Order: sequence, then structure tokens, then C-alpha cells
Amino acid sequence: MLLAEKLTQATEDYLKAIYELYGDDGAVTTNLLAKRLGYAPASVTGMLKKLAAHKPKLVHYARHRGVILTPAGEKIALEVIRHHRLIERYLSDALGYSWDEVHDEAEMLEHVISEEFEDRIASKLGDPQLDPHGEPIPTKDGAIANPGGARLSDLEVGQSGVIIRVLDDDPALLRYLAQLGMQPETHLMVTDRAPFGGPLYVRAGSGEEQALGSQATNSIYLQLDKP
Amino acid sequence: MLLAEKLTQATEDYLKAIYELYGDDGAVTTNLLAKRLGYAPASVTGMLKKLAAHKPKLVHYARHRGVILTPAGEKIALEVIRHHRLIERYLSDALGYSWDEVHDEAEMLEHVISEEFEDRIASKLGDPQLDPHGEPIPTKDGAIANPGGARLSDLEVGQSGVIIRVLDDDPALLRYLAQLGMQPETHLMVTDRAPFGGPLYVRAGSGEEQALGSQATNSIYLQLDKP
DNA sequence: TAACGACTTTAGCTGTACCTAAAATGGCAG
DNA sequence: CTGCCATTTTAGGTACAGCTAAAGTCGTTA
Repeated sequence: MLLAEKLTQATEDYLKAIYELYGDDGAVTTNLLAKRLGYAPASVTGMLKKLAAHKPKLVHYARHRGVILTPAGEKIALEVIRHHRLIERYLSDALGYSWDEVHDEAEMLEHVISEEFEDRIASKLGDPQLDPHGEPIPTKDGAIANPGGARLSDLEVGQSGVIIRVLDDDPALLRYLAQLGMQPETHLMVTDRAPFGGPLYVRAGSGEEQALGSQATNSIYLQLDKP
Repeated sequence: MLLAEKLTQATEDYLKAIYELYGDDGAVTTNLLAKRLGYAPASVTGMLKKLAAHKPKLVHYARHRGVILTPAGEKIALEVIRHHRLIERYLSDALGYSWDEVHDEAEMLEHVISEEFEDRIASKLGDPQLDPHGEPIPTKDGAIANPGGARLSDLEVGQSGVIIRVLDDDPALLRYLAQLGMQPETHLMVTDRAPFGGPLYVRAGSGEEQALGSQATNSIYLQLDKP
């Protein structure tokens, strides 16, 4: 918080994207970043060089090797993510936004709110732990809970559990799932599964059986019931 | 609202500043704008040419003559001012900001909030007419009430009235006035006046007599009591 | 091991919005 | 009506963050 040098919005977006793309493997590639951010790969290369040359070094970058965040870079990424998720929670709880609307609005606001604003909405909300999609909100000092959960697409027929989070990449998917009554805390049971990437059949709560395609099943994470 | 071409922040700032600098005389000069915005005059000249060349023309501009807003430009200026004042009201009422803190936060937020956000906070607040400093909030279709009021610095000894608005240029002044219990709806009576730009003596409510310098008396506007 | 194709980088450009320094303009005083 | 001086504009420059096109690198495949 001390080094509030006010970075540009582009810088913050890159750091956030790098953080979110960290999967299993070590580094994030130029191309992957370009795809995620919607820029040409060449533009990304240029920006990564700037991030690596920044006063407090924000990323480690080696040609053809991809990037990883430095501790300073990760700190900033987590601050931006905290802003984003807190704002989502606030829009949802205080202003009645639906869970498919909050992402885009938060995307704009996250870069301009002050520490003051962050603190006030956080305490107004009682320091929430999760955003409306179930993603953990980093604490002010940069700690973040492991989101965890088993991906619905990985489950076997007969397994069941409670939805703990849903990826928020696609508002249309979120609207669709809300219509089906599938949100965090909803209980799901896998009733059938078609082969070769076919749909997965699930029952939400005590409702009808429902077929879900891969985009949906890849986006839903469950806390599994004890068998 | 239909022409939501998403202008740059700089464009919105210029239009707002031009609108706010309209005094009595017709046009706003380059130099005055430069001073208000904190830029070099040369930069302003360049920007004004861009505003005049914009697809829907935003200003009428003639070399050495200053600028005036076109209807399109004024519409945008009023939208930005509506955002600003609504946000100030919201920060004050919903998040407990003090009246000296709201301006800077609103200055950032006004450029990024969506129509959706605007509508939601407006209806949450019950479509307020005034911001925390007493300035009128333009309606969604661009109508704005005449702020009116008599400037405290223009009053004679013995005159009195109720504060209806206070210019928000200087947070330190606002804090000082709040300390003295002088805010919109406070009743003031001019008890004495020193000559040659000396202080003005006023009594707020039924409190102590207080000396106010010209920065303060130029910033306070009253609804005069019937004599 | 040679070469193909995917990924990545280099080089050079664009547009926005700011800057300084120097030139030009125009209103007022003598 | 002439010239001075403040205001304004022109000219040229910077930083940022994108872009395309072309060149280079690397790993796998033949």
C-alpha cells in the first residue's frame, strides 16, 4: 500500500491477467496473454518488457520463456483482484446487481477506487470472504484462500456436492445457470454422462434432471459430498 | 444517451470545465481553461481543435475568441456533472464520506460508471436534487435547476439567510467550515464587516460570532431572509 | 539432421494527450 | 495609428499503449 505509484490501467490489467493464468506450469506465455487480453502478441511482448524494466521489477521475463510475477507484481495483482471482487460483492449486495452484470462494471471500477473506498465498502459488507461467483477475496495484506473444489466436468455418475464457485467469464452462461437455479450453495448430483464430450446430466436440488454442455461443466466447481 | 461513443476522460474533463467556467460573458478563453485544468495553454489550444473537429461537433471554436459548447457538448457536460454530483451524494449518504472527501473520489468515478450504475444509485437515493455542497444535480435528460442564492461576500451588515450551497474547490476550506458548523441549511447573520477586504463577521445559528476571510465568503451562497 | 510450423520478437507506425519554445495576433496606451 | 505586451497559436517533441508485417527462434517431425 505504501508504494502507491499509481500504475496505469494497462499495467494493472496485465498483472491481473498473468496472475489469473498461472495454472500448473511455471510461466505464462506471450500468446496466452495476448489471447486473454485481446491484443496482438507483439503488443504483449512490448508491454512485458516494460513491466520487467519497471522501477520495482514487476515480472521476471526471458525471451521465449514467458513471464512470472515478482513478489511486487503479485502484490499488485492481488490488490486489483481484491478491488474487483469486493466491488462485485458490493454491487450485488448493496445495489441489487445480478451476478452476470457485476463483472463488467467491476472491471472498470477496480482501477479507480481509492483505498478509502475499498475500506468503506469492505466494512459495510462485513469483510466478505467471497465474491458473488464464489471466488475468494484476497485480504488487504495479500493473502488469498485456496478456491479449491472439484470441477463438475471431472465428476463421475453418482457423485454429488454443493456448488462453491462458478467461473465468471461469460455473462450469458451465468444468466443461463441462474435460470436453472444453479448458483453457489446449490446442491448438484450427476445422474448421467454421455460419452465423447456429450452432455452431463445433473439434478439441481430436488428439481428436474438437466443436460449441461462442456462450457457449463468446466465452469462449475463443487465441494463433494462424503460418499 | 444514445450517442454513447465513450469519449476519453480528457474530453469529458474539458467539456465539464468549459461548462463550469461559463460566467456572464459569452465564451471561455484558452488561458482560463488552462489555469482551471492545470495544463499549458498550448495543450488546450490543441484539444479545443479536436473537440471542434469531433464527429458530432462538441464546441464552437474560433482562434483568439475562446470556445462555447454546442448542444451536443453541453449534453455531455451535463451528463458528466450529473454523474459527479450523484456520486458525491451517494458517497456521503450511503458510505458515510464527509463533504470534503467526496469531490476527489467522484472525480475519478464519474468517468467510468455505467448508465446502469447511475440509475441504481439515483433510485437508491430517491432521485436527489442536490449534492452534499448544495449544487443542483442535472436530471437524466439534461435539465438543471438554477443554483441561485446570494454570495455571502456581497451581503451587508444585518442581512441574514440560510446557506444553500458552498463551492467545493478546496477540501481544507470545507473541513474548516464544517468545524464552524457552517453547511447547507445553516442560518447565518452578518454582524459586522471590516473594510478593505478585511474579514466579515457572521453568527452561525445561535453560536458565537465568527470572522471569515474572503476565500470563505466567496464560496458560500445564501437564500436571504425576508427583511 | 534438416526443415516445417507454431510461437515469439523486432522494427516501424498510429493516435491520444500532454509538454516547451518560439512565433503570431490583437487590444489598449500613448 | 503605432507599438507594446499579454494572450494565443504554431511547431516540434515526449510517453504510452496499441497495431501490422516481417524476421527470428525453437521444438518436433521426417
